[in-house]
Amino acid sequence: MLSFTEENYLKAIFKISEKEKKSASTNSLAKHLETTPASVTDMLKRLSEKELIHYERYRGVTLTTEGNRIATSLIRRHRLWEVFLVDKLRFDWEHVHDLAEELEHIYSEELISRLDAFLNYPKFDPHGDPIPNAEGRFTIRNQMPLSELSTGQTGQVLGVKEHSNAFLRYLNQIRVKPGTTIKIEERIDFDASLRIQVDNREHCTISYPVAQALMVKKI
Amino acid sequence: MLSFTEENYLKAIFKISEKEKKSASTNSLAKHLETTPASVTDMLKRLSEKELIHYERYRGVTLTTEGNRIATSLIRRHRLWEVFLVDKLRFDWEHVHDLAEELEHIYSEELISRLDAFLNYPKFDPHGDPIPNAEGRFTIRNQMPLSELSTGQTGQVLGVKEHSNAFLRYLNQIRVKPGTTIKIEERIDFDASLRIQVDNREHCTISYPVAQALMVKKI
DNA sequence: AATTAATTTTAGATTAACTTAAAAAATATT
DNA sequence: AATATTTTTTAAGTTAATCTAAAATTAATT
Repeated sequence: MLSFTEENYLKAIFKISEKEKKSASTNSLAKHLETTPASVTDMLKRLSEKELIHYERYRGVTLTTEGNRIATSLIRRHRLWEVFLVDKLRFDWEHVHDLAEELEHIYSEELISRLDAFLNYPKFDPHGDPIPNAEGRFTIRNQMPLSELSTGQTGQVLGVKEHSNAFLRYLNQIRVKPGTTIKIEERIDFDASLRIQVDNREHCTISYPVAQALMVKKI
Repeated sequence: MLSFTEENYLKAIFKISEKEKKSASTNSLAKHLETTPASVTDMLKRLSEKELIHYERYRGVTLTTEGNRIATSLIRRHRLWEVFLVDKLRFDWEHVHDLAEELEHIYSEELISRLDAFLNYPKFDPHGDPIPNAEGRFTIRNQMPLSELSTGQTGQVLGVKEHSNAFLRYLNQIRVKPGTTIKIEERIDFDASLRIQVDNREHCTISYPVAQALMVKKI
């Protein structure tokens, strides 16, 4: 049985290696986990001892098969709980992360498989991130940043690549969420911002970084 | 913010004082929490420091107003999660205690009030124990052990006073749960066991301790 | 290549929660 | 009341997870 802390390290290693497509460094882990590099080194030794990570001094870490299995299971639990909180308890999507962060540590195959069934085996969480199935497999979808659509094209929002409260609240404001359709009406040369139409109704202008964080499929 | 351990101590003190109607002793706490008396003394000092308990060396402990508030909130959370697990996730009642024991430690007013609403403000958990409301008030019901009914009388099961897996599984077997009606058909003088009829259908014989653990209302 | 800067690790301490063993206090028994 | 028993506390030490500060290693820059 792993401690909360150990589980959080595995998840952090998974996320960092996924994002940067290479082994996670001590410093990046320290930043991600809001702790000191010394503490990270300490913990890496322990996780290495337990054969959950491949660790060589000064060389960064990657997950072993077992470490990867555990990290994936944590992500599965996290995202299922997020679906529960949004779909069943009617939380706003910007408020579910911290709660799911706690709920995910409750380990019980039975609990998670029943929750999964109760939620009707969702494949994606409220932010559009894929929920690994019980075997750890993620559903892949064809998606691209809204910023890559051409003027005149329409996309349907599948998810977001940025999870900060500020960003999610902004999307609530302009009434954009997974499922929403967005048509690119005009591109402003000066700063690459976009004039868009939301769900065939409202019009508004969004900055380029916003368009980069919105993942869509062309329709 | 209290640790899991501290919260478990408060709950244990609450339960022991409730049951034995006096201050909880170091030994009873050690037994209840499956630890040593020395560890208990250690923790009592810390909780006393935080003004959550009234503690005098060699004299046992009681909860302060604040300690009582926290313990009651934990019981509320525990019992609401049990309702969720049984009513929504379709767990058997003998399997929910340990999971609720973990879920209860997730602190969020918002989470609990939404869960409460989602479950339709239940007043009792799957074992028939009252769920304190947000203000900490328990609903009181008129109830008595089945063993106190006279021969010929009928009662409706409201809950159980014994929560062991073995007992709950036995009740499943004889198809008794909250809501079930039981008619006393005969009392066996030799060992005070009872011949009963369940839900106007099956007949069976139960021992006196079983009849003591079944709480009913006369109908 | 040598120096500087950044990153990572070690060393040494701290804290919460726990343990065992021995001492102290309270309670029960003769 | 004195003694024995039980209960509780203290003392001393352990372990996981953290920290700060200093040392070691690697990477970057001149």
